[in-house]
Amino acid sequence: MKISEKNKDFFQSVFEVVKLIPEGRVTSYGAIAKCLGAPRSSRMVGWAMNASHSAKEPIPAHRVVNRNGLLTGKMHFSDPNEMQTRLEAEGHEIKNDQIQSFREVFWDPNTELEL
DNA sequence: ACAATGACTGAAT
DNA sequence: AATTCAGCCATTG
Repeated sequence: MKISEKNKDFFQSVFEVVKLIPEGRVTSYGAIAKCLGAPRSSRMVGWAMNASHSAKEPIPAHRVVNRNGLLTGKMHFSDPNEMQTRLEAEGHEIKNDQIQSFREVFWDPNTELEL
């Protein structure tokens, strides 16, 4: 699959935001999408994460979960278990593929980054 | 070009 | 409070 130049920029923006996520913090697709000015394109953010594998730079996609704190995209990683393991390594508590105290570790680029 | 899919979200039941 | 439905937007068949 090929990515148009136009969308590549969108992907790049997503990657930058994701890379800006502080360690021990997580965010949601919608938050990122909103930060990019496309609050309705949360799905595209997730799609961008899928493309993160093609990115030359390491994208901490494991810090990006849905607004429920659920690791919906863990299966898209090289090793699904790796996502949870990595999150736990950063001090998160995962239960049933869901981040406990998600609200405490949530990092909103719009607020924290104060765009 | 049309229809279907998806790492989502918000509203309705 | 939990489950279901519909809307969104880009990619793919």
